[in-house]
Order: sequence, then structure tokens, then C-alpha cells
Amino acid sequence: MTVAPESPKLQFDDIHGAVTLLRARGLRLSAARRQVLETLFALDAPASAEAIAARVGAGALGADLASVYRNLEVLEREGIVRHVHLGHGPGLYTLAGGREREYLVCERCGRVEAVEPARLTHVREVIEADLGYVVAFTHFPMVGRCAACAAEGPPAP
Amino acid sequence: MTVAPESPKLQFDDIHGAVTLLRARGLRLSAARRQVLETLFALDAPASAEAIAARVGAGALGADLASVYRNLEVLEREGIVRHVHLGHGPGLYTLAGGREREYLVCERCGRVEAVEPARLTHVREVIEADLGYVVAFTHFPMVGRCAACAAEGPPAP
DNA sequence: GTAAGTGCAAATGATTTGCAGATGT
DNA sequence: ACATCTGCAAATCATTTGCACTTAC
Repeated sequence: MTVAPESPKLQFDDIHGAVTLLRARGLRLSAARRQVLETLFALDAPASAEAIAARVGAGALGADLASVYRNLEVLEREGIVRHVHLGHGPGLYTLAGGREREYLVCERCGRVEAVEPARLTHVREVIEADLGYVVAFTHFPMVGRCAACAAEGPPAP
Repeated sequence: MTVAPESPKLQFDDIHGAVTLLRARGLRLSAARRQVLETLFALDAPASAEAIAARVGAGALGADLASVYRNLEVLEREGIVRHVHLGHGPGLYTLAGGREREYLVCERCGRVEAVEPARLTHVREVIEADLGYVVAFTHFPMVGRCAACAAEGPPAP
């Protein structure tokens, strides 16, 4: 297998790149959409649509929650955004492309760990060898006990 | 590490066993609760509360959806039932204890594969060695491409 | 100018809750 | 008897949709 010479698909590592990508698809940059994008670039962890709307609203006149959902949907369709389900709450949105992370959740202490996909290469290889599946933990996390909690007994405090 | 001589917690492999377990907790066996239990024992795959209520209703006078939810909640608290999220639909309920299965979902063809936990022992060991977590894929599945779909190109048909 | 996007309100889908009456033990 | 359960209706939470108006390009 050879290394890709240079990724052929549109990339983005800042808002401008994302906007260029949008424009290339004939999509516009409205105030609400820009605010959602800015918020996503500013956040360091996945956030709910509600949280994003609130943060947007914090500035001037905030974007409507429905518009935030619509924008997240569009951005996700364009591969700029993705969402994760880390538990029973609302879906959490975050940037895709480049910044990809996979998740581990401790069911005992609740800790959420975001790991670089590269750290899971070996695990992924074993899964493919044993089960034939090429998986990713970007949409649903691996759920279990973290090292500290695995040492303690089963009861959840 | 030694093998447990004989599981110390209450077991059940049929409705009677589950009922005994309930009684031991001071819980009752109402008509609705029995119907939910019977349905769960009859099903071979996880089902939504709605589906369970419908199947129960098919018999005589069905149980109310709210009661089905309340019963599933109680049964889950007692360790008789558990639920999985295989995608974006409603939660799917199934029996716990003994019949445990873990899930693999192909994001391309949609196939859901239920595997015996024993088949994941090696994968689990590697995950623990690499990440320190003791995980299970009983609540959220592993999502990826099945062997057949991994061979095809990325596009989803 | 016109299609894409917005806010607002109402609809939907999944699940939960309040309450008065029914029922298992 | 009396606490546990039930059915029904209404509430809640996350998300989607319809619609008339606005705005980016």
C-alpha cells in the first residue's frame, strides 16, 4: 500500500478553509452559519446543538435553535462536522476532517477520553483480523471501566 | 486469577427464574409485567418498547406503553433486562444475564451482528493492554464496515 | 433576481411523570 | 390492608418541519 501523494479531497483547518469548501458546493455563509462554525472552531470538545446555540446567542442576537440544527446538518453532510453519542444525552457536535478523535467512556466515573485515531491502529487491526470489520469509535464510544475504576470493585459510587 | 466456584448472584434462565428474582426484591408480578417478560423471552433480538407493547397488545388487552417503559426500567434495575442503542432509532431492550451479546453494525449495508462475548476476549485483552480500559460492546456497538463492505469503495449505496 | 437561509411556531418521536383507581401478596 | 402497579393524559426533551419573510451572491 502506498501513501497518498496529497489528499485529493478538499481540506480545511480553519474557518476560511471550511467556508471555501462550502462555497465550492454552492452553499452560502449566513450570519448564523458563520457563528456556528466559529463556535465549533472555538470549542475543544463536542457540544450539543443547544450549547452551541447558547454560546452563539451569548454574542449578539443569537441564532435560532432550529437554524443551528439545520446548519449542523448541512455541515455534517459536507463532511465539515460530525456528531457523537457519548451517553443518553443529546448528540454532541464537533469538527470533522483532520481533528478526528475517537472516544472512550468510563461507565463508573463518567470520564470521557478523546484519543487520536492513530493510538487505536493496533486495536483496529486486531478487530479486523478477528472479526473482519474495519471499525471506528467516532460515532459511539467504547464503554467500559478506565484503568483506575477497573481496579475498584464493580459498584458505581 | 481463579475461576468463580459458582456465580453468587441470583441467576435466571427462564421466566420462573426471573420472577423468583423479582419476588426476592419485593416486586410483584402483574399481568403487564409478566407479558413484558414473556415477550422478551420469546424474542430472539433486541426490540423497542413500542414493539414490545405492540406484541403484548397483540394477545389480549395489551399493556400501556408507559407501563412497558416502567417495567423495562424496573427489570433493567434488577439486572434482568438491558438495552442497546444500535443507531439513531429508539433504544432496544433485551434480556441480560447469561444471554449477553455484543454488537457489530455495518454502517454501509446496515447489517447488525450479535456476537458471543467470548468471541471478543482477544480484542478486549488488546484494548486493555493498549488503553487500560475493560470494555464491552453491549450498550453501544462497534460501528464500521463488515468484511464484504470494506472490500467495496467508501460510497454507501 | 432568485435560490438558500432565517426565525418562529407547531409537529414528531422517544421517554417520563402525575394521579386516581385497580390489584398482587 | 396497603404498597405496588396500572391506564390515561399531560409533560418533557431532542430534533424536525412548514411557512412566510430575509439575505447572500
